[in-house]
Amino acid sequence: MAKAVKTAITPTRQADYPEWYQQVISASEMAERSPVRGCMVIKPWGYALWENIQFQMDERFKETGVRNAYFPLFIPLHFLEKEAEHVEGFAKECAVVTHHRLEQSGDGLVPGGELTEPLVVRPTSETIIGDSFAKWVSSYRDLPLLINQWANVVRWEMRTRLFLRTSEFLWQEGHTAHATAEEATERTKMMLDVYADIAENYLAIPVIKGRKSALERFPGAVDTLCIEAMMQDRKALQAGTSHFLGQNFAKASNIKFQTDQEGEAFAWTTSWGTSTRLVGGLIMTHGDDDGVIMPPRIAPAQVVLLPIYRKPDERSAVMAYTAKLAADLRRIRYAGRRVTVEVDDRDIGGTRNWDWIKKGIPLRVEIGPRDIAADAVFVGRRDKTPRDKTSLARSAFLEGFTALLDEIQATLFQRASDLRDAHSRQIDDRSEFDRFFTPRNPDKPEIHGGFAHAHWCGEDACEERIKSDLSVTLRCLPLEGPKETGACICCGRSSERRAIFAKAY
RNA sequence: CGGGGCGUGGCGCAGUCUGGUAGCGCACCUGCUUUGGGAGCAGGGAGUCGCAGGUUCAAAUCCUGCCGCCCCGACCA
Repeated sequence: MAKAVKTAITPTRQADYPEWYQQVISASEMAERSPVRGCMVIKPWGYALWENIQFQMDERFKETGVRNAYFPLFIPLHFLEKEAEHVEGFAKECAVVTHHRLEQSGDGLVPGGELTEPLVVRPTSETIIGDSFAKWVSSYRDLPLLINQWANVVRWEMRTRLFLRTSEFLWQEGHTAHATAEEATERTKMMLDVYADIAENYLAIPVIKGRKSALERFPGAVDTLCIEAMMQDRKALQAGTSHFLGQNFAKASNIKFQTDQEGEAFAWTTSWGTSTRLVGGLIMTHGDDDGVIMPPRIAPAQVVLLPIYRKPDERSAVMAYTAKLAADLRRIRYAGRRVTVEVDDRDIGGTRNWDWIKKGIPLRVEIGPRDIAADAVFVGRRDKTPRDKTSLARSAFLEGFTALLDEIQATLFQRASDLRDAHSRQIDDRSEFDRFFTPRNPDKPEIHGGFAHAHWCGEDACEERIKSDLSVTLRCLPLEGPKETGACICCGRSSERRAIFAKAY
């Protein structure tokens, strides 16, 4: 029996996945709980990751003609009432502002100055943006209208988890208006493709593009497309959604225009969003028992330099060599930006090395007198084990730098894809389906299940039955799945295609 | 809203049953020694023990009330 390897994170993923997740966030200093229920403080290392996600997405959005704008945090209550399904979907989780002043009363402050109409803190902005769109659109020449906003939203959830579901979270919400249904549908798909591109090529998270069932659809939408990813505990995570809203919101907000045929018509709108939940997805897709693993193309920093010296006279030479290397690295461009280099010269021994492993930086480079003598650097890769380090000639390291990062990026994507494939199955038999989703130990469920590709007749009842029987939900109907006739996993009636079922976050 | 658990230095906890006025580990600060690795020794700073009442000579500890948080469930575009 091999000696148990000491891991930087306790417990391990295998021992207790949810607790591991919390510990990783804490150890990597990405975020922490705040004094406010369900809200988090995003720390610099976590925020830098979010900024990179923002940067990459924002570029893609703009390439498709979208422009950024900003709308109010507060939404008049009656705005939300305009779209029936929408109200029903969000009413339960709205934070509401009812007063505009605090007054001294006894020992403390109490709200005073009741508002004539309460304001809802936006849970999403369809209604308030719709109001502006109604003013901005009067002719077919004003269309399409392509707007995005980077903002925070509040949804008063019962149970929260850092990054995955917080009462307040950061996101982007795109809102577009079009003259035709075809064009709006096309935009819905286009933005889903942007999300899939960012998820796979930057976050190295393999995703399945699909369509939500009627039950899982966005309140008020005609059609909801999504990307679904599998985490290492084999649960599904919805990583982004893109909605075709038909004319529902245009009618609610009165977004009308004069057509080129001199007629009058309601616009066709879309909305699409991704949030800081992507950060949680990244952690759960790539993290290991030593902490986070940041994919190089989105990492807050690509490399950390760790100068090593004993005597004061060695220090100046090592620091000079380090500074020069840092400068050379910062001239390299990677994933559309300059390489970000961290230099950590804290004199705290090996702890320093482990700090960066836990943070998941792709490359750690040790620079000591011996390396300098050989004009070499000692390189550790985060996708390999902590002690697996290689000496590289300085010039070779610099020349091969981006290729090395690409290799790590590819490895991470491949690992995640392999895991997903290993736990995805076509299932046609209900008892096999049940076994797939039933843990051996019900008291302390082990990691089990995955993505079951099974036939579904299309009825709400079957979907609800499976949900109540097994806590398994219909994640999506894959867009790229082949047509294939079969029998519904629940009722046995005929089905034309497979859906993906999984336990989900 | 139901079931369970927990509030003690920055973090994690012991002490509570059997009242006697606060302790451990990590982190932090100082010094010395170490040094290609999550260092060792010595010294040090830091806590109205969730809040409010009550019992008592004496309350982190017993009693009452309140507040907050976590886990499970319900819920989750």
